[in-house]
Amino acid sequence: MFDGMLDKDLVSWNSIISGCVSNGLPLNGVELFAEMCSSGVNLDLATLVSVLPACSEMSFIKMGQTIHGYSVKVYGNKEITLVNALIDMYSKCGNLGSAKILFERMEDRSIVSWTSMISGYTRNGWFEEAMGLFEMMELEGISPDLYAITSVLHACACNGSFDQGKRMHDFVARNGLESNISVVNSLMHVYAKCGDMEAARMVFDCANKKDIISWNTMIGGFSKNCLPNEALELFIKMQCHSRPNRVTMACVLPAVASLSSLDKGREMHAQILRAEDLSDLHVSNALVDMYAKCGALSFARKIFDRIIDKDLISWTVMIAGYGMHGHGREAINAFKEMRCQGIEPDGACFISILYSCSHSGLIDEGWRFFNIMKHEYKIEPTVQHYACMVDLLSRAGRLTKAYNFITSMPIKPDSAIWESLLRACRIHRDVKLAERVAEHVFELEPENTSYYVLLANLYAEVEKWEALKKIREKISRHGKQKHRGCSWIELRNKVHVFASGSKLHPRSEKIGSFLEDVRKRMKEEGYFGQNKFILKDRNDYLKEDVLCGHSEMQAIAFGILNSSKGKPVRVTKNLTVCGDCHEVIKFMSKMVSREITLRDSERFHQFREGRCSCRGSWGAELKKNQGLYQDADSFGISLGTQGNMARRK
DNA sequence: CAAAGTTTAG
Repeated sequence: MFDGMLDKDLVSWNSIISGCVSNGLPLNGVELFAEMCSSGVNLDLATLVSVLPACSEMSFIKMGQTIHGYSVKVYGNKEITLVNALIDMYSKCGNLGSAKILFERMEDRSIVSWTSMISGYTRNGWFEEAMGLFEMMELEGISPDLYAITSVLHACACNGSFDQGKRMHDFVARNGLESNISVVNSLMHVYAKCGDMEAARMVFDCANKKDIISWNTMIGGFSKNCLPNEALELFIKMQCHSRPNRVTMACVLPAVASLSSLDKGREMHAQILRAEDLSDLHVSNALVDMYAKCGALSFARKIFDRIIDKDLISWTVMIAGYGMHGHGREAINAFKEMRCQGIEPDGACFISILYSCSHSGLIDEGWRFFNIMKHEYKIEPTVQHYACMVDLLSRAGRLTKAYNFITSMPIKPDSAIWESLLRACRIHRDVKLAERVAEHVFELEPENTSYYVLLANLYAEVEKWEALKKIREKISRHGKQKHRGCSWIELRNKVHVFASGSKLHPRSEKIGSFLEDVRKRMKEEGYFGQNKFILKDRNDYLKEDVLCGHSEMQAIAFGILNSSKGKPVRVTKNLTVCGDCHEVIKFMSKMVSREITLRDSERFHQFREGRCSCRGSWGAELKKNQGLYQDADSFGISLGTQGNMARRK
């Protein structure tokens, strides 16, 4: 209609420009604005205010500045709406300084000015300032509206400010604003970000109206807070009310990944393929990560290859995927290729490459990347980077070096760092250092018995019975275990969960007799009582027999007993597999001629013909198996994780 | 014909 008009006046132009800009066509809006300028029609306030949001959306900061200059000349910074639009433009283009100057020099500010500035601060990472500004606004006697409330709630969420969020919640309740979906969604987001999913759920359940954002916020919250089953449950429930969109898929896929549920993952993937509008870069990246963590590295690579505009996240998940499967060389190649494509790594990307090096025993390469990161990219290492380096040294048996490295760190080491050294001390039977290390972890986490158990096992292995007795007394005194061991296996679309030490599963009798059989055969082949392996007959000092007490043993036995001969068995565990179980699983893979894949909280272990793809993170086979699994890709589908990914509540 | 807010991947 606009094109067909013979007489276009100011309002015609303003209408079409504003129409474009507010309907996702910012470039058309800008082009029409340029046309309008050269057509000789005079501009007015509405023209400028309409076109400015298009500048911010397109990041046309030069154009925004030009408009700013023109508006000073014509309106002298006296028009509040215009200055508001300029503030918003500057903050969205990343120039918070200019936005701040404009805001501070305003004589009269409307609620929109305050809100624009509050979200400007939040957008640029100044969360405390955003919340402070909200308070100042209230002090000036301006009562917040829905926009101001959602903006400050967003700042609370980003900052993880629970108390502030709760105060806002009270305010919302007092003023009867709980019927507004945006406010409710923002509140849920605050609680989810602060880790209080119960509070988020309360808000969600009480809301009389829910939109797609409400569902996505809850599903994403469950995913991020290690409640993957709740996330999946809600995802199913949601589909009775509204259709998932791309954001939904990006929210739910990490839940699938943390459960290592390949069946569910493929279901989701199929759902994405069926609906044409369910995929974007976020979703593709989440798919690559999901497949890697479900053990299907070749699928992950296929999806990865099909991504046209790979970004830093795409590369990072692919590198981490290679790392958790022990393909360090491939990880390094991917890193190199990424740099060739002109993509700059960030701190998180370096974590995945360092992690890959440490899990593949690539010591020199690991150090090289660590130095490149510090000196070439000027990235200050965080506790996670240091943890990778300690892990690298520990696995290589350079225990003293690792100890000195930790004590010379410029930041305070956390318990995970000490733990990896403590594990290494056990493998290399270094009691003296282990005791020094243990003191640090006991101090940091006195309640966590798993460290005491670790030390106890070491004492048992070197036959220090007196020390063992003492540490066992300590264990019973400190009582509760922080993370109870549990493993799960997916068979015919059903998940079977096994907890350590329990014999509750209906098939537990059969599992027990199978494991008894394994034990007998191992005995016959001389696995006990020799120093050849870590495993010893230790009924005399361990409450639970390794063979049937540890959950992964039960899950693997269950898998072998309930699937056809020769089929691979895939199990996921929430903690790290112990050295003894690791030996037993190797034996089992040979005994029943099966490929066994175990994803623990650290990585994938692929057992085949009596060997494991981890190339001996477990010391005993450190040299023996070096380089054996260069081509582990040929395994096809296996099971993966980084850090606490596999933890399950 | 005009300004501000809520959900997503490592």
